[in-house]
Amino acid sequence: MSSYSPAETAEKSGFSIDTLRYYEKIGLLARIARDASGRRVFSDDDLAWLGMLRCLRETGMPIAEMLRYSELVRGGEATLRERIELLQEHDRRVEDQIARLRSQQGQIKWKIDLYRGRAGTGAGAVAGARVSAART
Amino acid sequence: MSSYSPAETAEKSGFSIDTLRYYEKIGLLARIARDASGRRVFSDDDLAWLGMLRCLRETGMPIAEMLRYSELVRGGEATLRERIELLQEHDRRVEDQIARLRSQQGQIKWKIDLYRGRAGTGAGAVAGARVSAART
DNA sequence: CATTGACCTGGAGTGCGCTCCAGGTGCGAG
DNA sequence: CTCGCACCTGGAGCGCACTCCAGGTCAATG
Repeated sequence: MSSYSPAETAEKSGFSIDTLRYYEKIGLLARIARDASGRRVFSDDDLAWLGMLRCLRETGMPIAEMLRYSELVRGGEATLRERIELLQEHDRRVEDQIARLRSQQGQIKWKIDLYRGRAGTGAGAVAGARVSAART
Repeated sequence: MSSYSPAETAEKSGFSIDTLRYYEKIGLLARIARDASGRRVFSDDDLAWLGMLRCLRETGMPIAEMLRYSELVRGGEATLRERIELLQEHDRRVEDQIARLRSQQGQIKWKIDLYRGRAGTGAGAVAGARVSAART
C-alpha cells in the first residue's frame, strides 16, 4: 500500500480535505499526483511531508514560513544548510514557548492554590471581612 | 503610586491601548474608573487583573472563556469552586500543550540531525545517488 | 487665545487560516 | 441506464482577536 485517496489522507494526516486542497493551492504541497479522472492520489512521501507540516504548524510556525521551508525542500540538497538554520530557529522558538508556558502554568497553579485557601475559610460567615485582594 | 493612564497601563500590561478599550467593551475589564474628563484611570488592582488575563490569554485560553472566568470573579466568593474548576481544566490543557510541544520539538530536532547527516556527506559528488527520502 | 497631544466613542477594517458553497465530472453499484 | 457518491474547481465567507479610523473633547503649554 502506498497511495491514498483524499479522504484517507485527511484521516491519516489530520488535515481536512479542504485544508489539503488549500495547502496544494498555496504551494505547501506542490503537485500531488492525479488519477485518470483528475482525482488526487497521495503517496507515502506525501503523507510523511504532511506529518512534517503538521508538526511545524502545531508548534506555531506561520504558513508563510512553512512555505519558505517547502521551497527550500524543493530546492534540493543545495539548501540543506538553510533548512537546518530555519528549523533551528524554529526549535528555539518552541523552546521559548515551552518555557513561557511553564512559568505561566506556575501562575495559574498559584492562583488555584490561592482560591483553595480562600474556599477553605468559613465562606460568607464573616459578612464585612476585608479580604484585600478579593477582586481577583 | 496606584493609578495609571491608559498609556502607562498599556506599557505595564503589555496590551495595546486599543486592546484595553476592547477588553473593557466586551466585559473583560468591567467599569474602569474615569477622571473628571472621562479618561480611564487604571488601578493596581486593574493591573493585577490584566496580568492574570495576559497569563490566560498567552496560554491559549479563548476570549469567551476568559469572559466566563471574569464573570465568576465578579460573582464573588460564592464562585470560588467554579473558578478553581475552570483554572484546573485550563491547567490540564496547558500541561497537554507542553507535552505535545516537547514531542514535536523532538521531531524537529530529529529532522535537523537528519539534515546534518546529509549535509556532512559529500554533497553533490555522487550524481545519481539514491537517497530515498531526499524529498523531505 | 490658539495649538498640541493624549484621550474619548462607535463602528468599520484587517490578517490569518481555514471552511463552505455552487455547479460540474466520472465511476461503480443496482 | 440511472443513481449516489466521492471528488473536482474557483471563489466567497467565516471566526477570532484585535487594530484602525473619523470626528470630537479637554487640559496644559507657548
